[in-house]
Amino acid sequence: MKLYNTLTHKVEEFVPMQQGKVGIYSCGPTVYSHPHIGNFRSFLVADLLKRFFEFKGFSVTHIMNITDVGHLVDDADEGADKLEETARKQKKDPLEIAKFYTESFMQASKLLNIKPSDKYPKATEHISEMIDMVKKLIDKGYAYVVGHNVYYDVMKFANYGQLSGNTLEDVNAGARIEINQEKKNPQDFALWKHDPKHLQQWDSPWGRGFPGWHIECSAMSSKYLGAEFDIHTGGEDNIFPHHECEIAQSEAASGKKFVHYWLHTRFLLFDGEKMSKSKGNLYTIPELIEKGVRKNAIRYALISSHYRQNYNFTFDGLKAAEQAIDKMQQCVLQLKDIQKSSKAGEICQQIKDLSSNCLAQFDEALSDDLNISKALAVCFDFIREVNKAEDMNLSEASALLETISKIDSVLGVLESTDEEVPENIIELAEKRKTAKLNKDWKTADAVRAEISAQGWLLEDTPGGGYRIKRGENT
RNA sequence: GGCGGCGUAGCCAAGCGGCCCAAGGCGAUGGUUUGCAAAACCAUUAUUCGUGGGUUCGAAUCCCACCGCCGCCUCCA
Repeated sequence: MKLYNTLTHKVEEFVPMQQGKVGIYSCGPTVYSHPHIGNFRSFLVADLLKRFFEFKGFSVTHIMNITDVGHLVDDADEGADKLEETARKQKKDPLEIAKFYTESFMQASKLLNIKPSDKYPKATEHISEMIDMVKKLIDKGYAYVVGHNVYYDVMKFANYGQLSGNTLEDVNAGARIEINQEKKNPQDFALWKHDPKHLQQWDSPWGRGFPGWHIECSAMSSKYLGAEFDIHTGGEDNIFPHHECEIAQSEAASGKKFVHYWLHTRFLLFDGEKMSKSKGNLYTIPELIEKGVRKNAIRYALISSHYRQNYNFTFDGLKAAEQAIDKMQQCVLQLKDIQKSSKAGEICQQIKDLSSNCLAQFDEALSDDLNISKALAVCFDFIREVNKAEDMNLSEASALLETISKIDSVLGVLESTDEEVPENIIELAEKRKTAKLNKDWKTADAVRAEISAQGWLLEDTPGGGYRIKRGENT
């Protein structure tokens, strides 16, 4: 398994800390608004990674934080917290806001078939762990107190800038922030902030206040995965300053290496443009579904291109994704038909080879830094071969279905095909069958149109049978 | 200004020194099949990889220059 490590700027062989196990920490949502498709690309990459590790037989511990405090709206560590701003606008308690949007996030995650993390720790529930870490950093001389504020002294951490490639001087040169006179260096960042206007406040050794933005991930990751762990994921925007600061905090506090592999997902574009509130292209999952987009097509689209590549999200792309999924789904339907109509028997060598080659190549593709395009190509080559195979018995069909199921345990795009076909649709289908036997084509076509109007698609199968599935005849 | 990425067919996208007259998906066209469809299958759809040089026996792949696009540099996945 090879992964691109942002820390070393190289594709590296993944070596787990413990044989057969992998710990993954993913930067989750900040719950002050509905998460949008951009957020979900990053979460889906984490999901794909995790599912693939499981496919390979790893035991995965996956932690995704919920940030319900601490992100400042404007520069210079001043001003309102985003959560607080929403809370003030909606005249609600910040925790109420957080709860509402956490629920929104969970629902959308479910729609996208994202496997739940082992734990979704919330920042507000880990204040004491953060305070402990800040204390430790002060004790070790990496942090200093000014009044009721605590800052991290970046000059003390030699590797600061290792992840992002930023040097302290460069950060300084490009800085858009106003110099905070309290800090020893402009690049120093807050570990604990004092602001009487803030709605969310906790007691600390430095007075009432709230934690800095970066400390939560350091504190929570070490609590649930240990001070040193395998993989940390996030969006590319997290590289600097968030993850850079996490490294500085965690490594200074523990004296250990923090994260072995850093994975960053590149931003999504929408119709070739950056997504932003002002452009109005920050679609949420429910919004897309309301527009008639199928949820598994959203998932497919978002995972179907490489995570280190900007993916241009378009409605045409979603259409293509739907078609691609239908192609897979159709193959499953045909195999299920064979299961129903044939008897068990020997599995011929050709089918065995087809399955094992497919799984091996699929594994190989994703093992190469999650080369999803290659992996999908393997799937479609496999499907073509399956569709070409003739005279299959039940055992062979089952074996091939098993293979598809293994693949979809990673992709997660196939829908259950077990939806009950309504009685009246079956009656219509039977009516058409009779009409066809009588060569009454007019009636047959009319009935098929009627079935289509009700949202079902009737397909004839060889030998006079039929198959009913969701969809419409065009 | 600093750091980083990208430019491959109508669209999406893999390939990163010879297996490439370049995978796969979507779309399109023709064919097989079908009462007609749908689905499936077959064939065609880039002799060429932003442009110009160079290295090499050999380059989409390495180097240089240029053009264009994008991201990050304390709000952001």
